[in-house]
Amino acid sequence: MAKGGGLSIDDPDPVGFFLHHHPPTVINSLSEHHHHHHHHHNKRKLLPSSSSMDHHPHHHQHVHAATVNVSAAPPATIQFPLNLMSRRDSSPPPPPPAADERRAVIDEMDFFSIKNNSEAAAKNVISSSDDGGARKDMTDGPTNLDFNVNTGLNLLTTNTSSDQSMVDDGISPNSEDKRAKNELAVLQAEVERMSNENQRLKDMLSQVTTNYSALQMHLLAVMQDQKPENSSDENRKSDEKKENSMLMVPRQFMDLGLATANNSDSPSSSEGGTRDRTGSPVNNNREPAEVGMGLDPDKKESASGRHKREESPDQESLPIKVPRSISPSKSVDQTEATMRKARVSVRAHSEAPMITDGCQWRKYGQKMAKGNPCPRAYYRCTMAAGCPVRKQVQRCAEDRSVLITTYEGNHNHPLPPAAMAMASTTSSAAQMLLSGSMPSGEGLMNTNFLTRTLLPCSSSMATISASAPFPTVTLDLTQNPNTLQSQAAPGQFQVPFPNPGSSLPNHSAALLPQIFGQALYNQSKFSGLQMSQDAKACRLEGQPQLPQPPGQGQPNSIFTTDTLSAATAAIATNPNFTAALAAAISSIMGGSNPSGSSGMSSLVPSGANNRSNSSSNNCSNDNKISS
DNA sequence: CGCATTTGACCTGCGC
DNA sequence: GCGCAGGTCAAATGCG
Repeated sequence: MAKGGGLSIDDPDPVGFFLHHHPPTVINSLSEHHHHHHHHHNKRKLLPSSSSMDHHPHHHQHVHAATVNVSAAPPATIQFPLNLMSRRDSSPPPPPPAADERRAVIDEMDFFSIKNNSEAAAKNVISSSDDGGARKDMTDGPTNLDFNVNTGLNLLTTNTSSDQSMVDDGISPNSEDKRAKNELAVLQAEVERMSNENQRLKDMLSQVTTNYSALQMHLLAVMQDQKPENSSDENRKSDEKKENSMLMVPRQFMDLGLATANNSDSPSSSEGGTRDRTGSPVNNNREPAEVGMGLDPDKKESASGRHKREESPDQESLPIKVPRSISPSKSVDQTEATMRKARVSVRAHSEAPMITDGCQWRKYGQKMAKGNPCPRAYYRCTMAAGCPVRKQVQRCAEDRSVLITTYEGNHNHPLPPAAMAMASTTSSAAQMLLSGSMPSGEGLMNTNFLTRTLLPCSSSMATISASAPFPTVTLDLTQNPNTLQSQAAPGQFQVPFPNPGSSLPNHSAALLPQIFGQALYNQSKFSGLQMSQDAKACRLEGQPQLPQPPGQGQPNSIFTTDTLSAATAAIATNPNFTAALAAAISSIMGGSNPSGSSGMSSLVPSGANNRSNSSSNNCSNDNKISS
């Protein structure tokens, strides 16, 4: 397909979501790799020698992260126990027995184990739907889990005990019975421990699930909110979306992207205008729309369109500026502008010149950025004529192995599954941002809530940056969860990421939406989120990270429509959720209210470094919320 | 030959 | 008002 190609991932589930990590199935990854290779070769573009970015054209981005393949997910049962054991060992007491292998496994993934359990039990349940599945597991799962655990324990214990027993035997011959009893006792104890552990894990899982659900809801809410507002001017086909959103997540995202596009551009629909700048050549749809829309309120947009660019569109005849003034729907414009401004940045270790995100891109510029020896490359989405989406790719000055990809804008065309994640993320971010900026505050509320919810158990990190003219959400996939804790810089807020560093871009992308939401929100709020204690605890305890082999695939689609709905329902039902929501709302309502003005400006005052400093601020905010 | 990238010039916004 | 930096354009170039 695309030359630019990207991923080939067929994931049904665009959104990767939380639990991906472990998936036993690696399908995607494989495909991805493949693609990659393909991609490069075909393209021939291997990146220009000049740019530092292109170190190794062939390599895919492989995310470092994970170390391991996790031993290919061994049988759930067995593994589970091991993991648990390991955990325990690591933190508490006795170093166990098992060989290094076991250890490795354990260390590598805590979450994994969880997953395994769940997976084992319901296999896809969880994976398929974080929420729904989780919930189910919670309910039914426990049994299974316990079961597994026990089994596992037994095995382990057995081993251990056996060793001991051996010794014992030597010492006391006839004590077999006693020994047996002892073993039994030990086992029981172990079982108990395991049970506790299980419980914990379950809780975590539930939390994750809840978070996920919350996010979804939030997203929906935001979307809905937006619609109405935007709709005033534009219509949105999104109605469907709304409806669907509840039902289908994946769709949701897709729509989101589309919707966004619609809002801004509404491709086919009426307006369609591409807002963006240029819009370059868009064709059909867009141009007309542009005329009508006029859009672009903003500076840059105009600017972008600016210069010469009006070009293509014939209609654009209007002087750029003029049109704006003319443009009837300023609100819309603003929205669009904001959307456009919102950026999502993904940091990941990658040797490849560019991460594959499922879209086709065309390079339209390269420039040296001020503090970075590595050039920054500018790409434009070429999957559709007028697609306004752009991205910047640049290597991190400090660590050139880290590739920073910044997305801007929303796709105005349908996306392949592989691209959905990213796209959804981007659009979600934009949406979130908008919502956050909205005076209504609903978005904020939601956001807060979500934030809170999400934070717990997060393993990867997302950072919101107010700096720069554009609000930017940064997803850092380069850090290891373990590391994250310590690394988390002040001012940065971490979002729960199921796949820690290792995650493939795709994965991350999938997650992004959620993160973004928060991030954006925060940003808008200008605050950063701080991890909730819970979150910390979670991390400390078991880090969720699953080491994913580069290819790991996403587990299968995680969300199915059913899942979503189920999740939603679950959330709604969940007392905790409700409580949290209520709290969030109350806090919001009562206290901080979003300043009426666009949240952004107010939010991001100093702009520049939220990261560095915000932590304190953020914390306060968050706390506020949480409290 | 067509297409994508390269690369210098140009434009805009922002800070001083 | 000037300079800087970011971003974009578009002619030139290279590759298949």
